[in-house]
Amino acid sequence: MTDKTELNCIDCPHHVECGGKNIELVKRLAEKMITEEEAYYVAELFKAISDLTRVRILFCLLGGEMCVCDIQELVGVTQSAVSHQLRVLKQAGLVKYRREGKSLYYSIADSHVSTMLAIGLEHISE
Amino acid sequence: MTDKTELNCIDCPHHVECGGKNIELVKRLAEKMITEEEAYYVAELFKAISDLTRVRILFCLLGGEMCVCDIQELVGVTQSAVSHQLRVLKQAGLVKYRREGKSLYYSIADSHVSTMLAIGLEHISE
DNA sequence: ATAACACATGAACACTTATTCATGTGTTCG
DNA sequence: CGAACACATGAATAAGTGTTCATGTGTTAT
Repeated sequence: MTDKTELNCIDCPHHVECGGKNIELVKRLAEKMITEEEAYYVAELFKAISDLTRVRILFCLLGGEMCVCDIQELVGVTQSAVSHQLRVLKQAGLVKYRREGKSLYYSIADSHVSTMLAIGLEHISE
Repeated sequence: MTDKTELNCIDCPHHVECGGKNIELVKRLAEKMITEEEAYYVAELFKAISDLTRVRILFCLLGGEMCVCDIQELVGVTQSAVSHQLRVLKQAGLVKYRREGKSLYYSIADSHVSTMLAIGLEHISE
């Protein structure tokens, strides 16, 4: 029995049909493939940066911490919308905040975020 | 007229109410704020990595180029679903492909993608 | 204590999106 | 040419998402 026939099971006959060049690669990767759970969390992370309003909020905060009403003014949406989106960003670990009096000052959570935004901006301008 | 009163227009009285500490910052940022168009494209880029299936596809391809049926097997979804998602990834400039006979071999488009995935994975494991 | 302010949150709606099913397209082989 | 294969694509449906509106919560000032 060769490796080919091992993988050429009922469920995946195509690997012999198409030459099966990648069988070894597929076997190797199948073992150290990212887990469903990890993939889920990565997807959730990027999902948090996948909305126009949230991207604009994040780029605001790259300039420094600011309160909700400042973000509201810079982004130009309602206070409620900003709050809802800040919640998403907070849950994704992209922003943090501190209270000062009546205001909450939001800021970028860590350097990962800045880096990802920078790479994203770089990627689209090619 | 001070800068404060300039910004303390009918539309944004809150800047005086809450102390207006950030008025200078907001003014500066308002000028070099990311454009709506740029933000939109950045959002679209990350949106392409914001789905569980697409994330798994991308991590597959980190191991090297492979054909659709290999991806199908590793990710464990239908061929149609893989094709649809590959289309999204292609349009976002995250993957490319070459034809070899009947098969199409997909691969990561550039190093930006690998970097973003690496940072993403790093971010969620904290 | 009461009012005003800064912000959060729940519900509802319009809109988007991922999968499935069926079918179409391009390629190779006999 | 025609059949089989590898993959793409259009339509439909179910599930998810962002905004708005109304209201709730926590803080400060009078």
